[in-house]
Amino acid sequence: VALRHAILSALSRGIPKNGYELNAVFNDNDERAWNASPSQVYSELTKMEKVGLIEVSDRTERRATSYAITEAGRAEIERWLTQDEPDHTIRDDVTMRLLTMWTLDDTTARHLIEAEITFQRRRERALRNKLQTFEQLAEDTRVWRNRRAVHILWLTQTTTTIAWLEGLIDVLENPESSVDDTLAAALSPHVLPA
Amino acid sequence: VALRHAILSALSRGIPKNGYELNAVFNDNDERAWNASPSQVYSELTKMEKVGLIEVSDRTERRATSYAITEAGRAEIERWLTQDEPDHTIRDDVTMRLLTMWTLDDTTARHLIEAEITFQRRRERALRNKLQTFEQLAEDTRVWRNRRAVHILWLTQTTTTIAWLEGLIDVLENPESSVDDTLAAALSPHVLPA
DNA sequence: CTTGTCATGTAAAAGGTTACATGATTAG
DNA sequence: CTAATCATGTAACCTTTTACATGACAAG
Repeated sequence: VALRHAILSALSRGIPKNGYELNAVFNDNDERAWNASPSQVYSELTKMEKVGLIEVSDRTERRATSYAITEAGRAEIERWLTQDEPDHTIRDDVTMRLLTMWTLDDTTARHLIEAEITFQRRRERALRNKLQTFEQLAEDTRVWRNRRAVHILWLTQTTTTIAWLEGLIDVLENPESSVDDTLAAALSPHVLPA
Repeated sequence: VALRHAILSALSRGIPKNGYELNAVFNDNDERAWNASPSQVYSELTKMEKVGLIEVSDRTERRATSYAITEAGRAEIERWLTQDEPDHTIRDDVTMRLLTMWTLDDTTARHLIEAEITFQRRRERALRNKLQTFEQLAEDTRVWRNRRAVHILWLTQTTTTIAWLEGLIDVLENPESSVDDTLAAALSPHVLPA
């Protein structure tokens, strides 16, 4: 059970959400926690209601069905976080591409890196925007302090990745230079040597 | 098709590998590119041989079946990297947990963070070791420069994550303080403000 | 001679994607 | 009135995990 916990997490703030709203979260590529397709979300919501982890809170507005987390749902979150071992496995298409790029010629590789820089810059802007909107919300501080902290991590990781990608272009352009030195120089405005 | 590209990537250096060796890569939680279970690897290898992306290179030693990448396999790598859009979706159990932690009391949350710090420190050591072994290998430089660069990214991300997790403990301990300032202080030895 | 590592697989179930279909509401 | 957005679902297919089974070889 996996998307299940992502949905419980999204509802854990207590604000009911419908399938469409949840899909907006799970199809957002800047959200670095979980992705899912719409059909999966709708069918998982139905199953979760059946077993009592969530309940229909509001069907009035339009025809949207909003769900709220139940006590059983909150108990399941706690069980998940405290009893289950964290799953550290990752499947990251982008990283796999970066690892395999040396099979291409320099020009093609460079194009791919530049496209990725463009994507990461867009993500960087999106994360900064989200952090700003958090400032305007005066909900339960506990929730928001936590969300804010995670977004700061995401932003830091993104900024570092951009610097690294720029360094990678330098590495390509200087085939004789030391990879370590070139990347250290590119990362230095962001990361000091450990 | 996804594991398929991870296998092609692993074989792209030209060194044949058997299922067991590939599984060692795909079950290594420090490898931040792709994970897969043994049974999936074996069945995917059979399928890939059938369509000619890989070929049996050596069945002699013990009864292990080693596979090598074919020309068609190399062509598929190039098609994948240049024609397919990168998939930026992520499913990360650990990040989801970090996002949901505020639902727990501070003591429990702290335990979870500390367990994660332990894990990340182990990964940090493992990555440093791998980088050292790279130095002793004098294979095709193009391959190793690329691998080295990716491992430097992984190491940087891991170091930053550890600093952030330590900052997160400070955030828990000082509920009145600014999340931004506390995390900036924790990250400052590693990351300068953008 | 037995425990651990190497090595491969099968079968069933769970998780996830894609293509398609449908219709209500809102903005221009 | 027409296009975009909101909103939900079904069916077929693909991907991945889990549980189980098997046996060779090496080291103590």
